[in-house]
Parts: sequence; C-alpha cells; structure tokens
Amino acid sequence: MHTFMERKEGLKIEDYVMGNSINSNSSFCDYTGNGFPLQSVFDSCSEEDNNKFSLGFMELLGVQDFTCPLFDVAQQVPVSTKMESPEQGFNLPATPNSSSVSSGSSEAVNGEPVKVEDDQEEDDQQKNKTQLKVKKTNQKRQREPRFAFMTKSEVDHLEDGYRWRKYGQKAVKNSPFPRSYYRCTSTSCNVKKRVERCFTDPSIVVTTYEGQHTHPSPLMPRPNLVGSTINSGISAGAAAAFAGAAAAFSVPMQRNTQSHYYYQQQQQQQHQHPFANSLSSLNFGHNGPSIDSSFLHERRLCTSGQSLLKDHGLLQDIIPSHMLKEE
DNA sequence: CGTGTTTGACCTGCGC
DNA sequence: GCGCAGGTCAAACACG
Repeated sequence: MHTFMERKEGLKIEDYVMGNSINSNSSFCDYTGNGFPLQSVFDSCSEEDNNKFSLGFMELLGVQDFTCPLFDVAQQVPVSTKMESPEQGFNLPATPNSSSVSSGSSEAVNGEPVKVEDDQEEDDQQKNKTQLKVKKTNQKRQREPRFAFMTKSEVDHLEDGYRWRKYGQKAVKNSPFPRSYYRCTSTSCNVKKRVERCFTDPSIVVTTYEGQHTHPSPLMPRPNLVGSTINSGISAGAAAAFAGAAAAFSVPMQRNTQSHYYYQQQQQQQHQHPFANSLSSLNFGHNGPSIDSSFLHERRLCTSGQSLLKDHGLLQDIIPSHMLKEE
C-alpha cells in the first residue's frame, strides 16, 4: 500500500475527491460538503502525478478504513497529506528572507532615498521590475512546504505560540468569509499562514501554514509543564511529541477545538513520516513548545497519526479509541 | 512609541 | 490580450 509519504508533489486532490469533475471555481466547501479549501492547500499539482497515483483518495491519505467519512470532523478522521518544494523536507528550515521581495525595493536604499537622473531612475526601475519578476518566478518554483488543517473553533486566529502580523485580507470567491493572511513577526522567519472560515460550516476554521519557523516559539513556556498532561490522560511523551510536531508548523493550541491536519507532501521526500521526521529533529528541550493546558482539550489527529502510532507509539493517548478499532 | 490591524491598490498567474 | 481571483504591499489608523 502506498503511504502518503511515498506520494509525490502534483497530486491533484480534487480529482480524488470528486473524480476530476470539480469546477475549479468552486470552493472546497462545495467539493466535500464539509468545506475545506483543498484548492488552496493542495496546489502545484501536475498531470503526471495524477496519472501516477491513480489509487483511491482514501488510500492516498493512508486511511485503511475506507468506510470512514473523509472529512467528518466529528469522527476525527485523518484526511490527507502532501508537501511541496522538492528540496525541502518537513524539518528543513524555512528559506530565509532572501527569497522574499518587496515591491517597494526600488524606492530607497538603506532607508535613504536615492537621487538619480530620470533616465537612470527609469532604467533602475525597469531593472528592479525585471529582477522582481525573475525572483518571483523562482519563488514560485520553490515554494515553502505547506501544512493545512481545519479546526472547529469560534475564533478565526488560533493561538499557536507564535506571534503573527496580519498583512492582508481578501474576500474569497463563493464565500462570505474573508481570508486573512498572517506573517510571523520574527524578522528572520518568513512563515506565513492563511486563515479562512468554511462558509458551509462557519464553525470550521481552515488554517494553512507555509514555511517553517526558524526560531523557537516566543510564547511557549518551557516544556517541563508537559508532565501535567499526564494527569489528563495524555502521556508526556505523546503530548510533547505531538506538540513538537505541531510546533514545526505552529499548530494552534486552542481550547475546545477540533482539527484535521493536512500535509502537502513533495517529490523526493525522505521516506519517512513527516511527523516522525519532524519529531525526530525537534529539540523539545529548546525548540519544542511545552503543552499548554488547553492542549489537553484538543482532539486532534495528524493525517498519519495511525502510522505514527504504530511506529512510535506516541499518540495513542490522544487518538479516540474507536479510531484505533477501525484500523 | 511600538506593535498590530485595516484596507485600497497593485502585482501575478491562469483560464478563456 | 483581457478579465478574474489570489496574494502582497504599504499607508493610515487604532491601541496599550
């Protein structure tokens, strides 16, 4: 059986969901009836991979029990995984700001306006525009890994231990709810996230993270609080492992939420579970966040939680028992 | 004053 | 080429 780790970039999830019949203009809420914007999560797809991975969508998701509703939040069914950027594994640091380009780069140098002849100024602007195009083109080719999940929450912007600065908001077609764009406030960190609400089920918030933090969470306390989770039925190891994996993409730690996780997997990725990959590389004592008490109320599942359970035995405590039985 | 939000304008990619 | 939609910028503004 194919695991999602073996899947490559280019998987067109819409095809697997609705048999190639989905109108690209439709929101994902239309696709699933549960409203997850897969289009925004699983982009950069290729025809080749469509053909290559013609197995069932559920199989693609690593879900063995095909009777499980695909996007049933109530059942906490893991959904799908995929990552982008061939060169970037799950735990590779995010590309530094070198790839980010400001549209106002032609205005000043070192904060001071540059006085030049008009002709030269125009040339410079032309050059800058050209360079901008080239950079943006390259930027698109090497996208940051994306990680998306849906969360049942009343608040749009979930607290995840990192500080975010909102830099944009756009109305989403076919949805009354706008999409918000956030960027990590850390100067050396270019992680972004998009937050939008499913319009068919407004209680569901879809968060898409792009890139990985290059710094520890500024808000997370030391992980010695993890021990407190034991009393609530989550082992310290499981909690720390999950929180660490979550921190890799800054999964929100929000009370009373329900989430599904989505990975965007990519070509030539290590044959290792993304979460496991992330977990193995995380230094919980330093970089990994500790578990906020709110985490105890979380009922989340990573996409590949089941395989992770098998391999590492870390997350059993937070997996609903009925899901284990379904395996 | 520092930090974060709002919002209109702009850029880019893509389909027709 | 044109129009649309997604994504980003940056000035203005709010707030503690």
